[in-house]
Amino acid sequence: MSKSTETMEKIVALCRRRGFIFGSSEIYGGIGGFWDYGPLGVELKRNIKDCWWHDMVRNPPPGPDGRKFQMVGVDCSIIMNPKVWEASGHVGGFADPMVDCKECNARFRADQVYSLFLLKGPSIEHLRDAVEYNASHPKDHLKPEIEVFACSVEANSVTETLDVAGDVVRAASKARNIGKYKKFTPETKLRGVSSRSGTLFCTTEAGEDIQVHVEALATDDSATARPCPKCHAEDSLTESREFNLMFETNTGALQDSTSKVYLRPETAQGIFVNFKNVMDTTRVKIPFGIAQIGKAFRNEINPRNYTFRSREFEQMEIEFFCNPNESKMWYEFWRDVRIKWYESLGIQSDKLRPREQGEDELAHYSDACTDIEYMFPFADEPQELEGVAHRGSFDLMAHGKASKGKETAFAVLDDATKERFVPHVIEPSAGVDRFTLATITEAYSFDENRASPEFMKFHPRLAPIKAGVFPLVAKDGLPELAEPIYADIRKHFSCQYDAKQSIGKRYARMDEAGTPFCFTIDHETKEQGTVTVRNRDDASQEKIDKSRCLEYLRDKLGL
RNA sequence: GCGGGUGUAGCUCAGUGGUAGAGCGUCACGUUGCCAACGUGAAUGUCGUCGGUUCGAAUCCGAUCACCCGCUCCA
Repeated sequence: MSKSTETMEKIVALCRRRGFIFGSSEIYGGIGGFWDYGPLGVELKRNIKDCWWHDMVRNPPPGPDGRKFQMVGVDCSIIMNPKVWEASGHVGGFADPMVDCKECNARFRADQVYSLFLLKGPSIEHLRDAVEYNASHPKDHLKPEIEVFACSVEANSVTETLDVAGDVVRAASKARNIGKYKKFTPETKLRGVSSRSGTLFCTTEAGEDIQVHVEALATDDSATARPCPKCHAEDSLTESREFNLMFETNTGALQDSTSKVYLRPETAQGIFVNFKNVMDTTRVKIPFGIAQIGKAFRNEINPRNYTFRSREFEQMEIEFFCNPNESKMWYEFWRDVRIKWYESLGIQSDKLRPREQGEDELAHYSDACTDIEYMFPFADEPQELEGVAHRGSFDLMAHGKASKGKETAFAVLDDATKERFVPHVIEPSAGVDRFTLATITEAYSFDENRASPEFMKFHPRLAPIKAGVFPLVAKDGLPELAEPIYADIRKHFSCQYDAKQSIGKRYARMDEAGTPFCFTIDHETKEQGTVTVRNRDDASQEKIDKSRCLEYLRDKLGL
């Protein structure tokens, strides 16, 4: 077993032992992809959400130009009119048809095996012929087969497929003489294909990166013989099956096709759908942001890695609306703000990585996206904590068109420039559960020289319990001295009183809960009015006056 | 969905056909008093589930379920 797996197992064990996280429905054998937070976990998660709301919504940092901007919140319903998900592209795009190979058991997303489908008619040679034919007859219509991207069984490499695909497109562009294809020359390099959006990513002769949309990209089951991309067995692929990643349910007592609704797969759409409501009822002006924290649901095919990929999870999302001229600036602003936020809560910067997504992995709505990734112990590569996406005006235009009949329905007027535009949107979308897991793995510390070798070094703002209050012994009047101190602190901070067992065990328990400070009321409290403060991180002790406990905590926690 | 692994107390695990166990943790009482102290005692189990073989099954066989790991997938 690898060291990182071992660490992860210790973390999972501690989380269960101390009541951070339980598997959902455990007594019935559990249910994959769902998790429950216990008494300590819920405090931790609540602190994370409170910090985010405080730091992003109520006290957002100054903008890139020093300008202040407004942030407001909403809390939208999880179930919305299903048209929302049609307009947003989730109904079409979120349901991925999958095919399995009956020979080698490999599974592929149907629209991602485009390059290795054998379609009716053309082989590579046919296509090459067609390319030549069309090249020599530029005014003629294309041969029908050239409308289709394909490769034959002989084309075993993606490179070869792309070569031919490139030829096809170049020929097509020449034949059609369409302006936007003019940049294609024999030297054009095809770097990748996004079958989802039907986009080709190319580098031109001049080294310029361009995108071309292709309408006739064949991605369906029209093949007569479809070799498996992996083992090349013929006719081994199953019919494509829908793996709808959205949870479906029904409204109303009667269930029929008209009652079908979805559990939201992201909180963002609630914000877009309420954009006009917020504009009309709140005195916000572009640029401004709308924030929401809430649950979202995705039928992940294979939930793994503890709570990292759950089917029910919580998001903290901002949709920041700005002038398209300034969207790049705000995109970079939010990306940097969000990274700093994680660092401010104790995530080591060398475990954080901003990763700019490649063109071919961008979602259908996204112009640019930076994943903020964290190096979890369970993976070799950093994993996504948050995506900061430049969504352009995609969502507002899509909802404008679908709900009001025109894409510019949600355009706004800039008072200064008298310019009308549909705002661009920057979306920092963070996973609450993923960050909770990151804080847990980050906090987990092991030092065999300590009396309590395992301890959780939570950032003080996130610690589920801020302080312990212990009478050294449960007699001699010490509990009577400790109780008022506890009563005082608990009014302001999450705090635990414990008079049971030895002081060492109590410290150790607090170490596993990640409590930063413990106040011990001892005999000197009686005689000199001092209490002993014990620090979680180095087990050091100091004496302070018993009246200063709350003040000490406020000071040390910075709260 | 495929392959591999694992299911016994809250946790870690022992138990290869004959009464269900240990350590840790938890709780109580006592002793003690500044880093998981000590003593005594207690609670906690459909041995994942169902079926079969057997006089007798945690143990052998079959099936099934769940979880973990790998593959696949993750808009």
